[in-house]
Amino acid sequence: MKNKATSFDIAHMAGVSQSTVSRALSDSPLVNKETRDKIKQIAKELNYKVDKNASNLRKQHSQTLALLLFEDPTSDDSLINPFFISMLGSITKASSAAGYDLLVSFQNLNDDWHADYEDSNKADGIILLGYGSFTDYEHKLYQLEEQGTRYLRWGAPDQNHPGVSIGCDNYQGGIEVTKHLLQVGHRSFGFIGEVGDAAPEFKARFDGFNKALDDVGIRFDHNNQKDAISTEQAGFEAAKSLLENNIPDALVCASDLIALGAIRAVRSKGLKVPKDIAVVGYDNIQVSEFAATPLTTVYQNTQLAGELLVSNLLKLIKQEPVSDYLMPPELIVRESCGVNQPVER
Amino acid sequence: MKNKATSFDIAHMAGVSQSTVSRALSDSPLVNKETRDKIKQIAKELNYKVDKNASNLRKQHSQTLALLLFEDPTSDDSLINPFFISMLGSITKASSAAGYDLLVSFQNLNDDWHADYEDSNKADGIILLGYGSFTDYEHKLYQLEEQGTRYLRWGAPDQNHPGVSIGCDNYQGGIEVTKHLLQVGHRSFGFIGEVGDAAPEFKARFDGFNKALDDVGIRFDHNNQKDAISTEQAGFEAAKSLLENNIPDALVCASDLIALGAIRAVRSKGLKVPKDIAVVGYDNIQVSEFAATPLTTVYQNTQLAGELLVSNLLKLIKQEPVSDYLMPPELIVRESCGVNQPVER
DNA sequence: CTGAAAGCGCTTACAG
DNA sequence: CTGAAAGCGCTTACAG
Repeated sequence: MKNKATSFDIAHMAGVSQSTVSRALSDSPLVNKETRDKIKQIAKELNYKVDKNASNLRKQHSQTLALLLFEDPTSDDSLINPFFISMLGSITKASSAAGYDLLVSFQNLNDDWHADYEDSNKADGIILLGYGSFTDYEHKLYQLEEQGTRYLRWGAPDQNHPGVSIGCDNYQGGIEVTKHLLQVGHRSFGFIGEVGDAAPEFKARFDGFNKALDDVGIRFDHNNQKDAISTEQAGFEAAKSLLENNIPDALVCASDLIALGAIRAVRSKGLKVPKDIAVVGYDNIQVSEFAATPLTTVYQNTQLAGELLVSNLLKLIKQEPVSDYLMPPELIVRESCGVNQPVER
Repeated sequence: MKNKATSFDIAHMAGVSQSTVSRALSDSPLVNKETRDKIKQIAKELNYKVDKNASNLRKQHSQTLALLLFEDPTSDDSLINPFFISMLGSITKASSAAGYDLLVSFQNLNDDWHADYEDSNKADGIILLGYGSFTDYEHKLYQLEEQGTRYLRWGAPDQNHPGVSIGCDNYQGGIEVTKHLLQVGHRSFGFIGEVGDAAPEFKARFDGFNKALDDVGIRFDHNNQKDAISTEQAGFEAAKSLLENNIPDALVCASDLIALGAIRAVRSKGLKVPKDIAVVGYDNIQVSEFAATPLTTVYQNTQLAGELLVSNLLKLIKQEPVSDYLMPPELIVRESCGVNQPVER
């Protein structure tokens, strides 16, 4: 059935050498315009496509990028953090625009890092995307480093860790939501989300949160911070435990998914959002807009992020210098912070 | 910097021939256990990885699958239908479990089908995923067919179109939501979603909807069906135009995204869901659970779908016979149909 | 502008 | 059980 044409077949039909075919097909100015057109014509008729494996082998690069997505293990596979999905989309777009294919792999943090894309020449570079316990994969970063792998990380740039990072300014984002809550009149706060070294993004948001409170002379009681990984369920449980001891004016959540869970926890106490407690999230995932109570949140420009990630990885591959980059966050005000008019329902 | 070891380097160090190295690394029983272990040991120390390009070229297959995702062009890139995302996740998992890498590409229906993965030997087979105007890409299917490409389509099996399809029984799903609405006591209906040949999934849902009404002797006035592609905005507009002439008991929507827009339209009329009008969707996307009014919808088992898609494509690649498959749908009842107790808020 | 030739790094008959 | 050799289909110096 499938009997794919090779460059030799075309050479034969065009009455030229195989080298000439190869040149013509890559638009080499070396070959005569007429011959070139003729060759292209034949190639088209035969539905000829350059064999990537052969071409990559010869050229020693693959024209493909690999995206490694890792997350805290969750029971439900379909619950991939929607923020990453959005990133996935923009990275796919950006790499295709740059003429690269994209290999996608979901990695469980517990797994061995078996997908040695770059080592096996399947990809020219790797993009690392994921929340989760940083400490769990930190050593893998060193391993990549040691192997000379070209890779880029989405997340908070950090002096203590290897590699280049592109991320959103989580510290600033934390400041901005909190400031807004303050302006609206809230005075006592809870923070939901883990803030250890394992989750630098969340920690930065928390630091920003604290900074904003400090600036107006409010001292945050750290008993009002509860750890939660970025799932609705974790948010629900953490918020629930927090609310047992104390009912603050507002709950600042480290992610939208957490905020959704927190809202559920508030409701389960018979309280209302935002009337009794304001809740804010982070990420501006799609649900945040359509949720029971539309979420005030912080938007990270995923479009731009994808482009930045790809263009910088490409630079890295070309051995050009690349440095960390921090994108500015953008506050999005909706109902859940208690300032907008609640929708009639 | 990067000076990757080859099988020759290892052969040299182990004092054997390169062929033996290759055999040992692929666990060939032909090579002596001790030699094999020694070779593996050295390979590990050198962080050697088989060059995929060379190996694929030689073996004439790539051990990778390609996923082509296409959608109606929408202005916002981040608005990928969440249902597909879920499919993306399960397909990635399934193909990695089968030892295949996954190449992902978003295709705009307007684009040329430039990503000739299989033709260029980058992938052994292709999975086609997308809603959208079927007629727009139908000819491309014939093209794939003609080229002998191994591909599988997610969607409604259809006698008139080429290729094998794996899909969910949309007809049955349409019957089930509608039956449920009938049981709850609704008697007059609107249907939002395009139902032409261009959208066979939606059409099947619509046909099921009609069947369920027929069965209880209700005649559906086709003026109460309004076209909409699968976006919140389209749903909003279609529902709005429908409600101008007529306020039915219930709105059956061809997708959750459409249903979300329909709910917004109902609200904009000053009416309430489900009190004044019930609204149901289709897909069970994540938002449907957390939406202002949790959506009654139809669940398509994406986990299973991903596995089915991958395993059947693999069969196709192995030249084994494959046939269309229809998964059973699953009704999920939440508030929006007006049967559950509204959550206290 | 074109061709003959080498070689990318493997896998796998073929021969022993 | 092991090795020498061919060859997968290209790209690109090298020579003309």
